[in-house]
Amino acid sequence: MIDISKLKTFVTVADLGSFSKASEILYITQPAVTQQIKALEKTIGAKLFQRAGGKMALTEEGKRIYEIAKLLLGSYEGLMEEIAKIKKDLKDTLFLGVSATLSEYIIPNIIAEFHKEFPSATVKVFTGNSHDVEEGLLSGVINLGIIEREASSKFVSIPWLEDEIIFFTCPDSPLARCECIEPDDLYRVDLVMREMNSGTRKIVKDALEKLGVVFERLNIKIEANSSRTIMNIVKSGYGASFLSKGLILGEIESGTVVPVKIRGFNVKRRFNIIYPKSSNITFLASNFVKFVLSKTSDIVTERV
Amino acid sequence: MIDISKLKTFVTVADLGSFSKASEILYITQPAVTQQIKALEKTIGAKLFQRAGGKMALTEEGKRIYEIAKLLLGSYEGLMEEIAKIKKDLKDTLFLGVSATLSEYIIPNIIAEFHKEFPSATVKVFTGNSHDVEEGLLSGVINLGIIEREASSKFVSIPWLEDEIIFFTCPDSPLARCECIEPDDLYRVDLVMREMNSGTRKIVKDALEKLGVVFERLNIKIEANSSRTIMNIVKSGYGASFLSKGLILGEIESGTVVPVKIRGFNVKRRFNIIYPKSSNITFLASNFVKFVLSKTSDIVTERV
DNA sequence: TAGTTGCAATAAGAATTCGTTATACTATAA
DNA sequence: TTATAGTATAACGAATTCTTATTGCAACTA
Repeated sequence: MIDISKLKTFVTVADLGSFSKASEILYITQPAVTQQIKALEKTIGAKLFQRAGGKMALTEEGKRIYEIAKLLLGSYEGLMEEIAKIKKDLKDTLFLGVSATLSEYIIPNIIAEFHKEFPSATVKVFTGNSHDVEEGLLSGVINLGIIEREASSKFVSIPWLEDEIIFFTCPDSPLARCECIEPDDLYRVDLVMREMNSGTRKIVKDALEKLGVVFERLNIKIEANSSRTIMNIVKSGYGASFLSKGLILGEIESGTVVPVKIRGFNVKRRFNIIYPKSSNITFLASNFVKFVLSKTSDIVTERV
Repeated sequence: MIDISKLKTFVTVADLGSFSKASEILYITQPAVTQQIKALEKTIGAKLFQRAGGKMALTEEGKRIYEIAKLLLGSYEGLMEEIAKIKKDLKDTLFLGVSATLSEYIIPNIIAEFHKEFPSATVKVFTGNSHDVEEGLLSGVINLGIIEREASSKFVSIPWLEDEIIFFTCPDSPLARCECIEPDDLYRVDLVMREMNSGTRKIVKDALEKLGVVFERLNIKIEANSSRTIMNIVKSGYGASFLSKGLILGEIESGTVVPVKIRGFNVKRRFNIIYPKSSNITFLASNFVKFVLSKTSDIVTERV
C-alpha cells in the first residue's frame, strides 16, 4: 500500500528537481529519499524520474502520477487542517457530567457566569446518574463530573456543596401552620413525588422507612420527573413534596412555599466534583474547578 | 504522519459498525484494527467511536474525520487506477534502443511490419550509440537493444544481420569506371564522411590505417551526421563515401550509385540484439525478437 | 588530465512500526 | 450463573524504514 509520506517525498523531489534538496526540506537523509522513490517506482512499475542530465526530470509516467499525487496531498492537507480544528475545539470545550438534581439549579447559573469569565470556552453538560458520570469520565467522553455521593477509588473527589432535602408545602395549606409534624402525619397528606428510579426519591424513601413510615401507604397523588414541575404544582396550592433545599430556597424566601419539619427526618448529602485519577485534568477543567470553588464560598454563606 | 491504511480501516469500521467485521474484510486481525483506531485517535486527539452500546457509533469528531477520509480514499483509488493504466500501457510498449545506422534503414520497416502483426503494441525507438543503448538497458529505460558490435558480458547477445561497409561513388565519376582501386588512390578523391565520433567513421579509419593510409591526409571535403544526407550528396554527383551496404543496396540496384572496391579493404560487422542478463525480457520484447529473427532469414537471403 | 566537488546509489546496522498470538475484560443472551 | 460475542491489552516477532558510512559517477577546475 502506497504511503502518503512517499507521495509527499515524490512531489517534493519533482518540485525541486533534486533528491538531496528534498531530503533537507523533509528533514530526512538523502538515502531515505532515494529509497522511498525507488519503492514507489517498484510498486508503480515504472521509472518516475529521468536520472540523466543535471536535474531530475519527471518521466511521462512520473508526470501522470504527479498530478494525482498532488490531489491526494491536497486532501491530506484538508484532513490535517480538520484535525487541527478539532483539537482547538476540544481544547476550548469542557464536557461536564452532572446528576439530574444539580443540572436544574446551581449548574446553569455557574455555567453562565463561567462563560462570562471565559468567553472562548464552551461547556457541554451531560445529565445522568452518578454511575453514568463515572463511566463517561473513564471513557473520556466527559472531562469533569459532579455527583451526589462519594466517587469510587478510581477518582479524585473534591467535596463541594452540602445539600439537604426538605419537606415543603404551599402557604395556604393547613400544614403550613405546623412548625413540626410527626412522620405518621404524612399518611394524611397528598404528596407530589419524583418518579421511580430517581435518586432523590430513593433517599427520601430510605430515610422515611427508618422513621417507621411504610412508603407504599403514602398518598402519592402525582409523580413528575422534573423538579421544576413539582415545585410549580405545590406552589399552585396542591399537596406537599420533598426537594433539595437549593432548589426551593428562593421560593421559601419569597414566601411562595413553606418548609415543614418532620421529626427525625434529616437527609443531608454532599456533592462531589470528580475526575479520573488515571488521566490528567484538562486545563479548562481545572479552571472550571477553581472558578466553581471560588463561587462556592458565596453560595455556602449566603444560601446553604 | 497518518497512514492511508489506517484511514481505510477507520472508514471500514465506521461503515460496518464493528471492529471484528472490519478486520475480516481488511484481512487483518481484530487487535490490529483496535491498534490502528487507537493510533488514529491518539494523533487526532479525540475519540472517534462511541464504545457504549451495541454498535460502534461515530462521535462528532469521528463524523468530521469520516467525510474527509472518504475524499482522501477517493483520491487514493484514483491513484491506484492510474497506476494500473500505466502498467497496462507499459506492458503494451516496447522500448527499443538502436544504433544510428540501423535506425535509418532496416528498423523502420521492421517496426511497421511488427505493428501490423501486433496492432495493440507500441514501439518507441531511442537512437544512440552502442554505449547509450547498454546504459538504457541497465537503467530500464529500454527493453531491447540492437547494436553494431558484441555487447559486454552483462548482456545476452543474439547475433543478427551481418553488415558490410562499402565504398561508393556516383555513376558519372571517373572512379565509377574502376573495378578496384588501390588504398593510396583515395588521396586523390574528394570524400564525404560521417562526423567525428561516428562508429562508422571510426571503423573506416581503423581499416584504412591498417592499409597504410594516413587518415588525416585524406581530402574530407564534407562531413554530415546523417547517412541519408551523405547518400544524397554522392548521388547528386559529388565525391565518394563509405556507408553500410544495407543503406545503399537499393541505390546500387537502381544504378544511382556505384560501389568501388579498394584492395584489401574488407570491413564487416554483425548487429546484435541484446538485453540485460540481470532482468527478465518482456513478453512483448520476446515477441519482437521472434518476429525479427523470422524476418531476418528473408532479408539475409534476399539482400545481404 | 588529474583532482575536486556535488549528487545519487548502495550496504549494513539500528530503531521503529506493525501485525500476530494469547489472554483478559465486559457486556448480553441463555 | 455460565456461555458467547466483541473489544482491549500484552508480548513477541517480522517487516519496514530510518541512519551512517561508503561507493560511484559526472561535471567542473586547475
